[in-house]
Amino acid sequence: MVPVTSATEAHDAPAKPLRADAQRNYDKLVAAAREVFAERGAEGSLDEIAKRAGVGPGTLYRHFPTRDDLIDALMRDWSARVVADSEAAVIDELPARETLEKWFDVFIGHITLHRGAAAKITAAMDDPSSPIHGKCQVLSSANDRVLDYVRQTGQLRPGVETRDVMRLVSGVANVADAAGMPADDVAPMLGIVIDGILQDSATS
Amino acid sequence: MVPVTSATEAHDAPAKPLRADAQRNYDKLVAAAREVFAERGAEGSLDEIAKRAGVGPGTLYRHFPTRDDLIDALMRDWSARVVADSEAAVIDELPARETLEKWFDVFIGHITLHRGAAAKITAAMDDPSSPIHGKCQVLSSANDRVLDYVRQTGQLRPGVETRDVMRLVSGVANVADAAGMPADDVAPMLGIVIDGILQDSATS
DNA sequence: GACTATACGGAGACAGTCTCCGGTTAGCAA
DNA sequence: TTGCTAACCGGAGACTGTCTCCGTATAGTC
Repeated sequence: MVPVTSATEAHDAPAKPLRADAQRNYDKLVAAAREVFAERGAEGSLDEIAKRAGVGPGTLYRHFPTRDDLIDALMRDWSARVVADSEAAVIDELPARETLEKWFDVFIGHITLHRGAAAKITAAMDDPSSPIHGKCQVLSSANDRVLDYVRQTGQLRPGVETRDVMRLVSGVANVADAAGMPADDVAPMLGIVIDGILQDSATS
Repeated sequence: MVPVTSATEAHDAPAKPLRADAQRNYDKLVAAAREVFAERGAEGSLDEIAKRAGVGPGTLYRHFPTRDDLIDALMRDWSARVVADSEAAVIDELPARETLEKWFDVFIGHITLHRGAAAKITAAMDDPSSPIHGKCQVLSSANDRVLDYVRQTGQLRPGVETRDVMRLVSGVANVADAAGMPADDVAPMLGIVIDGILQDSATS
């Protein structure tokens, strides 16, 4: 397995250590947020999260000034998983189509960690001021990696930009998320995208 | 020009006539809503709309119980324009690719009448209880019409469902809207979708 | 001119976001 | 242990937006 590292995660390290009680509350808040977002979606009440964590609202807002800071926090090991999955997608050197099918599937899985997450993450892609923006860059790099593999097989349609593919698949994730679509409804949409990415001569 | 009619608009007629003052307020509210949504996006304050229309909140909520009812109201002639544009897209019998480029462009234009509208409309597609759902069906039929033309040219890739195309283009509209993308950034995404829809033999 | 169905509109309940600051406590040093 | 202080806590409450209830006003009619 190729070692997985990411420069964009560097900022995780130098954060100065919290006081013990602060760390405890931080962890409780992240756990509570995970619960509430899972139940109520990305627009779940922040005060509810504070209440469920057993702390005051002030404590929540000190740790996480914005909702996005909180979302960013509960994606702690998300980046590593994304990178690992992109590595896994290319390691077996499967046919281009199959590689893309698998990759897009995990791509969408990562982007829809709870209801409403796809919209949040998509919005952060073009907003460098968002705390989640770094995560988007990780996802973008991972996507580049997979598409580079496809390009290397010679089956990538000329003129296809990875950035556009990323946006396209994010768009699919958005509508799938918003409509609560089952995977069976998502696959044909991805099929069209894949047909648009690959040269027809390569389409088995 | 082929006559344009749509059964889904039928409910516009039998609405019993409002009292004069009620009709006045209705119109003022729709105008104010158009303003506020244009300025602040689909999440603009409803009380602000009432205030700007010079009426109380109660009046607003009596006419439009939900936000979607209000959005639906300010899309009064939207359906007719959508249908007309789909007719226009096929009437010249342009090459398939060109037809789709033009149609997707107006499709996205219609769906992004103000910031945040794309998400609202996309969500309404799979939600029959939404007041906007009827509008989505109009859009869907219009889209079918254009794709039927493309199919008839023999250049539609086998297995492509119009429903999936509709969702895909809506997804593009969503990310474009969320990120405030210029048209130049949207075109390449649509290019990929079109490549996915058309047979390569037909791609000039 | 009077009557009534219809409509108005604002007070206020409710929910969510976010801040301020008096009180508490962890960690450390003596 | 004790005492000190920087760091942290948490809840009262200001603020914003949603939505309802109901006493008041008026358009349309006879």
